[in-house]
Amino acid sequence: MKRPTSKNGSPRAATLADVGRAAGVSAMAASAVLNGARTSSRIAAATRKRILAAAARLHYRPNVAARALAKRRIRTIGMVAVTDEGALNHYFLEVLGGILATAGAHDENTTVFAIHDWTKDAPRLRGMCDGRIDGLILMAPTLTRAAAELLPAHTPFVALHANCRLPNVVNIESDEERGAQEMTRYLIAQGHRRIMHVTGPRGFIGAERRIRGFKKALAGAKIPFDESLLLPADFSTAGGRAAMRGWLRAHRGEPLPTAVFCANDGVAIGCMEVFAEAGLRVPDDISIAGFDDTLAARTTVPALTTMRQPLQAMGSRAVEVLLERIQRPGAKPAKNTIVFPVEMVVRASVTRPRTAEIRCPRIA
Amino acid sequence: MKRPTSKNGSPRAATLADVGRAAGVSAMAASAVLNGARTSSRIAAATRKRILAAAARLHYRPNVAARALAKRRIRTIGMVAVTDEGALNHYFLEVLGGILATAGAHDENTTVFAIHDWTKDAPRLRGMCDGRIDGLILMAPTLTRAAAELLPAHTPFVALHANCRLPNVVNIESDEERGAQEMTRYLIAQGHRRIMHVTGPRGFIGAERRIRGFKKALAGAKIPFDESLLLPADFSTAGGRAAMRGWLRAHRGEPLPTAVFCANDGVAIGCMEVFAEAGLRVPDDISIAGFDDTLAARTTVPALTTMRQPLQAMGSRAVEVLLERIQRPGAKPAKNTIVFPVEMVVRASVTRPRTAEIRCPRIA
DNA sequence: CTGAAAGCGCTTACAG
DNA sequence: CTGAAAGCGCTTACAG
Repeated sequence: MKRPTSKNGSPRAATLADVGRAAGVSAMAASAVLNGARTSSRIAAATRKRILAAAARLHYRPNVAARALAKRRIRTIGMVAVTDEGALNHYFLEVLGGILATAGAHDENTTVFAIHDWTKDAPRLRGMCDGRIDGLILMAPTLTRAAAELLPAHTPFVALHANCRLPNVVNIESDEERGAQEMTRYLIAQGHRRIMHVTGPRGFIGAERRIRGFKKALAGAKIPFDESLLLPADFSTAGGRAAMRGWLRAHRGEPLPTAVFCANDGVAIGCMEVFAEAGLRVPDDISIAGFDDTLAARTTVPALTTMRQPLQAMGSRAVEVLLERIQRPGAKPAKNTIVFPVEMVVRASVTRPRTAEIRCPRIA
Repeated sequence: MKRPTSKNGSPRAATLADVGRAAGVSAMAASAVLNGARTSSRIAAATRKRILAAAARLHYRPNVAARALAKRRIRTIGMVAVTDEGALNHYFLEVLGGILATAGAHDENTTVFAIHDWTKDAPRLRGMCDGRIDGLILMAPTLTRAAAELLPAHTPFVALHANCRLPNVVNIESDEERGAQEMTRYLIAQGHRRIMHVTGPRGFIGAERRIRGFKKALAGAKIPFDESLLLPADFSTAGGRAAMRGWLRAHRGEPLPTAVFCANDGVAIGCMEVFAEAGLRVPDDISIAGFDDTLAARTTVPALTTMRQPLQAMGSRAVEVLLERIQRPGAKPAKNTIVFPVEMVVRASVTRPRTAEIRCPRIA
């Protein structure tokens, strides 16, 4: 059997024409049997068999580009995420895991676009919609509404944790306020009263929701809100580390909080690093809680008590909603916002506070 | 200005024909100006300007599927990785980071294929080479040579940490044996003599290389090799946890190793969890070292001393080699194996051993 | 019910 | 140097 080669002699994938030739029929007949859904029934059984055999022999696979061009559908979804110089994070890892699994189950490909900055790279989004994908998932976009207006109308979008309502983009999020409230209540129930909250970037919708939940829980327990125990950071480990280090330095000798609730697991890890450096033991000297339940929370020692967002399920849902929108272009989505419940995950980083007060240690 | 729509009325991306029409020229002329490299110089400046203006107005972008079909190149590379029920790991995260950054720099797309099992899913690999990608990166494949023979000849492949020589696949790896040897030497230099090595899956090339390096270092220091201090695990956190738990149970009351060298960071984390449960403090009671320097090593408390493999750089290199192979199909690669150096990363999980011997504690 | 033609949106080899 | 045609590998609407 001779394998197909292109003019320059390098091997080439078999085409419908190759299969037809090998089976002694037209390329169309081969198409009907191999790729066509209903038409295939009208080919004579013997011919059908010959075609199938030839296809198997030649390892025929329909060319994706050709099929995409003809069907105006490439069976590929895209996801866009910010990467910091090639460094991806745990949030990305969880969401991508869900996306890949569900896309694969629907026999859809996934392509990942890395951008540096939502604002600066917003114009690039349009360029991604040039036939290489059928729809796009935006991961934690901080696009302005104005930038979102420029998204092309011929491609459907779904966002996860969008930072503001985006026109014509379905948003998937979780009940972050309730999660923060519940976590704070848990800390209070353990006996903590002097509780710090290390926040996400102020103004970000996810950060503000957690702050609201935190304050509500304090109010519910009649614990006065102490502004100095609200410590702003970003959503990163480095940010958590820097913030906590700065705070301890500024408050040396003053009473340490007995518990720290962090805006996400990454921030919590940054804080844990600083505590370790300072000789503070978690949870014996200080309790700490995260948010998200990423792989990071499971691989920390001690393992992190955290509020789980079902990130894999959310990524998975993003794919499903996107596929629905791809199937019915132009149709209004059933819901513009889909909210997932959060769930408390008790691990080892929170315990009851010591009776004796601890003071902020000296930091190198 | 009217936006293009398809027959069913839904919005459609602008085509070369749309641009030509808007500018009063043929689609070919538009192509020459917008996408052609050399031909564009021959179009009159005024026409050129009209075409450019029309393209901008219509937000024209060349359709990827059409271009791919015509050029037999889709400017997309694929990467294949095993996922466990949607759960990706730190190794994947690092490598993908490098791949995305470098692919992006070359203006190439990246699509990620998740498989469950190299052996069972080997036949699927061929199906991925159906025009949707120009080349494929295999992440830590445990393919047999026989399965690799079935890889299609029309697509170039690059592997990272392949578990055996794959015909016609360039392999990228690191000097794992030397890394293991160096790490073990470091532990010895700190004063450790009773050193355990928690291995990867026996028979895997990466696991065996580490074992060889470990043994060489012991021999070099005239420390007799103790078979009972070789503890097999897989490359996962759960595997490390189970293995260490089992070992401690089986050796209760016997002397604890003073240092543990783990086959990767994930395994080290599993061991750290078990030590924490058992009331053993790292590094005071027991030192521990990992391998890889993934994000996990940086987010452990105490931070993990580990042997760095430059995983991002390796992913990045995989892309470069793959692109070279795509550019010159059929050409023999310059090297079949590319070996990266490893690098010691000293953090906080290793210290000098205590003078008093510690015995294996009771495990719940 | 079947087969041959037109078309998806590009690029490129080839006449003029 | 330029323009119109053929072709990439499929699918589908449409004659017979």
